[in-house]
Amino acid sequence: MAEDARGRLIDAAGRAFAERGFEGASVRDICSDAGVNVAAINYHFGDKQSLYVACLEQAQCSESRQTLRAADPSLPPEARLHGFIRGMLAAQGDPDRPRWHNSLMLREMAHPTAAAAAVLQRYIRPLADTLREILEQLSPGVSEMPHDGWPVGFSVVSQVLFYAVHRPVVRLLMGEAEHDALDVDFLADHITRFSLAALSRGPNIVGLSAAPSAGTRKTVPR
Amino acid sequence: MAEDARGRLIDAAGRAFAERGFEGASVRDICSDAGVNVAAINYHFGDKQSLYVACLEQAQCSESRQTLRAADPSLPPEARLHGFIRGMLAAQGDPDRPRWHNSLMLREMAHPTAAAAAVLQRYIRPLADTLREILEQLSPGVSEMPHDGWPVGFSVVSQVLFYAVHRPVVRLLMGEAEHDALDVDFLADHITRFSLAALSRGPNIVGLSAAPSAGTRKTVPR
DNA sequence: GATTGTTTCAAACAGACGTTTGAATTGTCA
DNA sequence: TGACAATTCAAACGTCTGTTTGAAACAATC
Repeated sequence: MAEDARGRLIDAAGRAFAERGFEGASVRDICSDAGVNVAAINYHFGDKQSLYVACLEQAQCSESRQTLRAADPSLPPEARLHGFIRGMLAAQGDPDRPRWHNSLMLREMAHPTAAAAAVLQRYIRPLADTLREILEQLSPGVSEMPHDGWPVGFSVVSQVLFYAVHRPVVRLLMGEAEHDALDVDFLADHITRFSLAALSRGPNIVGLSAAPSAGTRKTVPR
Repeated sequence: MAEDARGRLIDAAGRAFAERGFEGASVRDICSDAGVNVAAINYHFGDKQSLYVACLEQAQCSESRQTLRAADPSLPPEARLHGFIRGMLAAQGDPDRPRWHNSLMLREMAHPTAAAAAVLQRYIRPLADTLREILEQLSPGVSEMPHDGWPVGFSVVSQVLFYAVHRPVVRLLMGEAEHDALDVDFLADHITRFSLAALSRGPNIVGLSAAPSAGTRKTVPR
């Protein structure tokens, strides 16, 4: 809490926007949370909309770098895919990074604001390019498939995004206890195996995961 | 437009809530769209919140039935899976059904309202049960996998939900023209093949889809 | 036609909203 | 210490919010 007013405002606003949306979060609540006067928004950012954009930019900075770093180009493609998937999953629950960074980005991805389409481009495009590169490395020819192979990439990332967007549904269906047992490592392994099997680069899902899974990573080198 | 005021209000409100969220949609805009007086909300529903619940219930009625019908139990499991996936995809763009039904449900799934958790349960649960039944039929033993096989089911539905939730991102990445070429039949085939291959119930994705795909459905009987 | 009950209407309500103001406070450098 | 800029503050701005009111319009029954 030793930050300056500007930093505290971005943090409080980011949490509020991620949780209740742009319209649902009031400037009075945000300022009260940040421990500053309502006029501080006008002084530091101009208006509420600009504060929102500032939050979006902050969220963008910390996000994609982490995922891209996890997909180390020097590794074999199977391990790169696993790193990519694990990186995206880990970003969701990274304690080093405010949780609202991801939620806010997801909100923006589902219902883009006019002012933030550019931010989205810079945020998404590098991730998409990296994944496509990994997939092409993994299964040469995937880029020549219908629609330039986009659907294959979407089939991979969709599995990751699902746990970020539809977490409430997962909790509802599995039950509180069982849901909490789903950790990043398990999900990363599952999604990687599912995707590799679909690309015929590993044994099928059922046969593999029926074996004891904890700690053993035979098909997914790290 | 021959509906009564109550029906027109639900329709206008549903569109507004789906597009701009609960807080973002004002009762004045809704009433103006519906061509009724502002007091009509209070008269027919009590308040804005109750109008929202009425929209949610209306959206629920038309949705899951359609998908469940498409997964005809008398068919072989591969065809049932294809029907299930196609049914969910078709519901997204069904012209017989207001588009907001799906959007509103997705909003609720990502950020559930306290008042509507029950509606969500009734809406999701039958779909989940049916998919798990199909998967078990397809690959006996999937229910005994870690976490009762939920992650496998999630890997399938996530691919479908992706195109509903992240349509703006798809458009952004693929470009307007290429995006518009993605029709329901193609996506249903792709997602079914990807999932069947992951379960080792079909050829792998790349090998199959490199062949001419339009109209030929060898691995996915209907 | 009078008498019901139902539905619509213009107008107003109190409160919350985002934003602005001008004075008060703090920090910085001469 | 004095002067100047940067920052914070309580208070108020006008507008929009969801909701309510009581009268008017309508429909149906006798």
